[in-house]
Amino acid sequence: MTATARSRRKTLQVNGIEDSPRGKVLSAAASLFREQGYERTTVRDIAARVGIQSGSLFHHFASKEEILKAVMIDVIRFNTERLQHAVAAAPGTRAKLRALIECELQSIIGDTREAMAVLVYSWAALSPANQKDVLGLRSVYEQVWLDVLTAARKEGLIDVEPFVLRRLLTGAISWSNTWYDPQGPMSIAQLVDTVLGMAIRPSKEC
Amino acid sequence: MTATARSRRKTLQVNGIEDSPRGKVLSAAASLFREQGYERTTVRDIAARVGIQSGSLFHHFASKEEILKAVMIDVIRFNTERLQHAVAAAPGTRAKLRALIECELQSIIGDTREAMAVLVYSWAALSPANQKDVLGLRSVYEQVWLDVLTAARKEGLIDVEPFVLRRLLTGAISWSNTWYDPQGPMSIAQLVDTVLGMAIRPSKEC
Amino acid sequence: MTATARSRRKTLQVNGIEDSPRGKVLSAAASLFREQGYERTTVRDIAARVGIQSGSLFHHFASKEEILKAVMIDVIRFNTERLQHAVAAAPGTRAKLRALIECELQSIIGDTREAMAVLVYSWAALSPANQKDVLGLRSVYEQVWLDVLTAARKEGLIDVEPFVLRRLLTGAISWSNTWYDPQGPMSIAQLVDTVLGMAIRPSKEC
Amino acid sequence: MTATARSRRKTLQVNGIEDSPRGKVLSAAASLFREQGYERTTVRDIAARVGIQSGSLFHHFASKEEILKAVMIDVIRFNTERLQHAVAAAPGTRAKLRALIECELQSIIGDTREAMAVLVYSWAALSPANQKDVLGLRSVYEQVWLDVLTAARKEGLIDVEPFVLRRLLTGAISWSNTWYDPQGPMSIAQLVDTVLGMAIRPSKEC
DNA sequence: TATGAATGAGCGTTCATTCAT
DNA sequence: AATGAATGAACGCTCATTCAT
Repeated sequence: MTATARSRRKTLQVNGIEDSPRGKVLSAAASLFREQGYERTTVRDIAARVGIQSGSLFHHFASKEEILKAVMIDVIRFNTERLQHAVAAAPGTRAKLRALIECELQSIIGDTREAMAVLVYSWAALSPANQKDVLGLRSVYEQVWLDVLTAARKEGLIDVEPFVLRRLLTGAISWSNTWYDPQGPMSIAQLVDTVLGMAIRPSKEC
Repeated sequence: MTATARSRRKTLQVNGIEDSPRGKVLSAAASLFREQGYERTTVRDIAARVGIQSGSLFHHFASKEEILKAVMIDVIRFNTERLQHAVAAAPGTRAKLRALIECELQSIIGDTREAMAVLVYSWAALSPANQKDVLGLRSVYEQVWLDVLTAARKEGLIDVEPFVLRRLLTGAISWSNTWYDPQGPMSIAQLVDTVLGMAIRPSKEC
Repeated sequence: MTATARSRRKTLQVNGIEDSPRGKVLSAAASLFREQGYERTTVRDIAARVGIQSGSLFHHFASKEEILKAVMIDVIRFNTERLQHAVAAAPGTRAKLRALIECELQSIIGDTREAMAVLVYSWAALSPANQKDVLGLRSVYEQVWLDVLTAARKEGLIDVEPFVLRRLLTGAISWSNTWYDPQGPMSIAQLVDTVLGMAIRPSKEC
Repeated sequence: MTATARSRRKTLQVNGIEDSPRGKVLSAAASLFREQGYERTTVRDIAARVGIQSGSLFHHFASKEEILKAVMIDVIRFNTERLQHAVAAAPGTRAKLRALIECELQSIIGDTREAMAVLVYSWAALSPANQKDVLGLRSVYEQVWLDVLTAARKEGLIDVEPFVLRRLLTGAISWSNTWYDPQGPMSIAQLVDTVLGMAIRPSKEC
């Protein structure tokens, strides 16, 4: 399998187009959790959307919460890999920073939009033990950001402490999932530039 | 009643110190909804924290959802009033913009922290009709922001379209409620300045 | 309240004639557990027999297993008290031994018949922690037996080790609940004498 | 096949050492039913212990209840045969009575311990029709007891009505499965003698 | 107002059984 | 024979809401 094929498979998987039973369930669950919230979504809702009986879900997942966890883990894994590839391919710190913002916006308002919304808004539904597991994966993703931001600061590209800047950007970017309309007048590229403009040190732009 | 007294009452109310039954319920509910989420909080939880029986709640509120709605409306009303006063008192557009950021950060990580978290994270639990009602109040609050940002753009203080900038700032600020630690090394004033630095046009700082 | 009245109340309670909600549930549960076994009895079965909805059961008992435990504890408490009174009232060791057998047969095939069957046949349905609790009460009951049997042996009335004799009698007596018919030709008094004859040292009868 | 070989096969079968699929299932089921009870044992439990999938069980038995019935029938058949042989081999009524007790204790606390416990404690799980079938076989076993007891009474060896004595002994013996410890201080032979002592007419012992 | 027993619809989950492969 | 995904009815339990007191 080529890297491209592997990547495509994963893209499809988080979008639920993959037709394995597991993939179908995850895709249906991500949509429903996004639309209604985790608690307001019943396992019967998920099963109905997949076209099976509710009891059959439990051949694939031990519990409703395991479905939630799997949605989260899949989307983190997929986006971490995409982020790493994009950063590796970008020449120079400024380009890497732009790649981070673009990748994250892509994940929030593009192909993994539903699962990312679940990650943010249904976080409290996970048990502490599962939160810890997911956080472990999430920290790999965050480290990619932190490494680039730290380099950017050394180079004088940004003048805000990396940890704080990362948090502010996380909020700004993740919130876009509540208002950004792909059909609207603003392109993703424009949004990326706007966010990049907020992050980068003013003097560097003069 | 003086403006100060009225303001104090409201402050206390959203913080739950007010000892009217209604105030106690709202305060308990805001804390619990914040801690556990709306669906995972039972009316018995709320009643227990107030010190009454669950059936008694329904003498004050018609339904659990009405409690949620009241928490949201109260916190929006209170913060809108505070925002309006702060903006009115600030001399000049730049000071007004700083006042907006400071007020909103204050509401997110300060006195109305719990209710604001409910507003963001339990939004989907409201019925569409109730969402519309709350949104009506919210738009008053947003108009204060938009008016200042529009003036700021005319003055060349910012160079991002006000609507877009507002959304990005909304995300950046509201997310702080997940990470900002009042006991930590960063003061609120520092955070205000950092956010202001992200908003204001680079060239204006040179 | 006189001792008689107190005793009557308890008799009624284990028989479920008492009309407190708790008493009704316990009585219905004991009958159903006896008839169908604990696992084959649903909470809906119990509720239907009491004339309430299944959800209402959980105002009185935290779980189905708590109902089972309460049935067991109530019947042990009641029978322990009856046993203690009967032994105290009996003059001499031989009479005490007869009283023990009579009391236990009474509990097995008489007024507490259903609950005693539950105690024996649904024992494995209790969690280990609950088994321990019930066993603690049961040991008080058993000690009454052991004290009398030990005295009987000292006096040469029996010649089997008390612990072993107790176990054999427990089996012989408790099994009667599967075959003894109060409407049949054999009176309880005759059965008591028969069992007593099995327990007492042959030479003492010559 | 010699009588010895046939006997060995059956012994092994009820102990589950036989390696036909049917024998393995029966052995696993007897252990599990004994440990957890019939209802708390799932067909997946049984299949897992045998090392097959749960669906495969249904190639050997039409239903879970058929497995239970087969465990009971096998153990009754085996013990009836053993009882008959032992009685036939014993010289005189007193020896025959001792053989009955010894055989039954052996079945309860020895080689067929698990299946015998199932017979007693999971009886209520059988449908009435199946209970009738099993009872038909059981009556053959009981007749062996009754014949000897009737002869013993004619000879003045016992003075309790055979039917009643049989029930009392059934209980005393079957209960031993809850307390008798083969590693403990009491040998099976001693227990046999103790039970025999309870059964036999006092005067006959003087 | 406050209580608390009761409701009843609905939840996540279990599990014996079926059947196409 | 064996597999294992799927079924579907039923389970124990939850909880917002009602209402007689």
